[in-house]
Amino acid sequence: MTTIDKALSLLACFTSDHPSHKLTDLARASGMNKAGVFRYLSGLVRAGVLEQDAETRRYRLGSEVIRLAQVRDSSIPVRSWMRRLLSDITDQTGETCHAALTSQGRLFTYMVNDSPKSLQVRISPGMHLPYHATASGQAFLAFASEDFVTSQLSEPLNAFTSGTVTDPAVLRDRLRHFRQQGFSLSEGGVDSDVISVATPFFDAGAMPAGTIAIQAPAARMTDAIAQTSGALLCAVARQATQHYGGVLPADFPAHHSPDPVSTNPVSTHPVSTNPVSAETLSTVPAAEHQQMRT
Amino acid sequence: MTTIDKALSLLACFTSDHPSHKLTDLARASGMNKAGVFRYLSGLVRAGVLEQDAETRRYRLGSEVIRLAQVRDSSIPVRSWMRRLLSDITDQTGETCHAALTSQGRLFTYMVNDSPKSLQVRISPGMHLPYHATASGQAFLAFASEDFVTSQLSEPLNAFTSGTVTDPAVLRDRLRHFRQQGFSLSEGGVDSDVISVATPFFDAGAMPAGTIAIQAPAARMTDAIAQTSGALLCAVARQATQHYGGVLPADFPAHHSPDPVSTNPVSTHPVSTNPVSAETLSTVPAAEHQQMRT
DNA sequence: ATTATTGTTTCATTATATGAACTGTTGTTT
DNA sequence: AAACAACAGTTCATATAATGAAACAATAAT
Repeated sequence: MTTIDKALSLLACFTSDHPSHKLTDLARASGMNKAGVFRYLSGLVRAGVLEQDAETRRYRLGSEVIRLAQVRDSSIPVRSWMRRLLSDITDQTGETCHAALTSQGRLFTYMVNDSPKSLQVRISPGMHLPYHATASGQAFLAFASEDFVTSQLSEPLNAFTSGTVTDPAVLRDRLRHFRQQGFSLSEGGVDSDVISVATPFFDAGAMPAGTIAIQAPAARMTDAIAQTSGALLCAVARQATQHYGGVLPADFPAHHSPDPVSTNPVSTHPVSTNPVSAETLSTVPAAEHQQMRT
Repeated sequence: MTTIDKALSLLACFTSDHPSHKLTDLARASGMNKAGVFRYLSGLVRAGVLEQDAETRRYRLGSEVIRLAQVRDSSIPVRSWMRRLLSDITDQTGETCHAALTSQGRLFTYMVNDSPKSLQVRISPGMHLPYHATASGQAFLAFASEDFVTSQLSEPLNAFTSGTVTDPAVLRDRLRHFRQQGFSLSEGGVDSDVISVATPFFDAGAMPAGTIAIQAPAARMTDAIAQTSGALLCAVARQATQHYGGVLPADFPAHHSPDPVSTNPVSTHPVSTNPVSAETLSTVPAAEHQQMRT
């Protein structure tokens, strides 16, 4: 493990739940020597990646990370099209939806679009999403590599509610089914009385890069609505993948009109107000930034 | 210079003008050994801070920086209130405005609010703003430390247009005046036919943390409008400073109604639709994160 | 077909990271 | 008020990781 690895591993400790840290705590948490951690932190502060509170001496993320995120978004402008896709979803379903991105093997919420309804599911950006307990996580796993699934399912699987599925075998069954239908469905995995539906979008290596999900109070999410929501998400994920410069896995289900099971309140028709046609897509500047190594 | 410093110094090369880099170029630009740069980049990739394009082998910023920016914004939520302040400014002036933040001694655009008018000044987030040639930069310098001003004015001062002021003595005079009036004014410093007005907001050490600026086509920005815009910006900067958990420098001009020099199209009245009162301010969670070391 | 350029690896040398113990400060307990 | 505890930051001899010139392999240019 190089010095750089050790220094940068500290960044993983900064989460929306714990956005600032004391030196001693970081040393304890990382299992590294206090003097070393101090030197690493000083380096990160010098680079502007961290800042230190002048009176509490606590460390928090610095404004350089804001600049970097801005630069990243100027080369891969996820922000703008994701906003449009999410607002289309909320327009058509009336429910809260969000996008999540993967970083360092973990999934975190990236953007949220709140339902206009008074009873809405609240969620905030930057939060960590456990794979096993969320629709997003399960949608991600359903299309992730076998190795990754195995490593995730061998971690301890916390139960957040009585409805959380913690049996790896049961989860694997579900993942198989989710992959086949193209979207996941999770009832009360983290909060009881919340049902959510999610589907991944893909990078240039046909690996999941993130997810898009709809979350609704259980009372509003009937089976039929869940199905049409899932179909909607598949269509949106298709667009997101295109914008992202990615490719769909071969077995990603084709978008078909949902079964005529009921008169459905979710439009089955054009997902975006600017539907993405083959021509439109080719103009998306998806150049330069393609698949990544791992 | 530690290894961490060398590795992290590479991040400064990633800008919105150059969002991705080849190994060899980075080695040349940084003056460091190619093998070393390679090792640094690998470390940054392992941490998710950078990604490497699978086919072009170029390095670009990774999704971890997005997560980090999100976390930073969850502890210092600049985004939400800044958006409100900027949209208030555009509502009242009809012109494009933007906010810039400082990071590592450089100023970069953070958020832009476009004018609804058809002839508008276009600007994009994440761009570097030279101190000497922009209203934002000059507003920042006007309230920066003497040392910082000296170091900046001893850098080579590029002329972007014939109107760019490149004489340090002249600039110093202007900065004095800008500090006294609370805002800067720059005509055609970067683009001819663009006039902009800017003012800084402050951190807990009463040092400028960023700026807020209005930019308009020269034809629309009369002297009188510039003056009222400046007064408006001072009032907004006051609020921004409060939200940021900062304090104003002692000599920051009090907000007063602009001189009755003309009937002015810019409202002199409440700047925000939710004017910030003393009570409101105390509820802003400006705790924990106060002044930083440098 | 040949040459140039670039990303990546190697390895002996040397500089840098390391960490246990120490210092100084702040805030809390007795 | 004295003693104590918690913590940020520093020191220095030692061990370990960084270093960089050169080699290598793969691709692009001529």
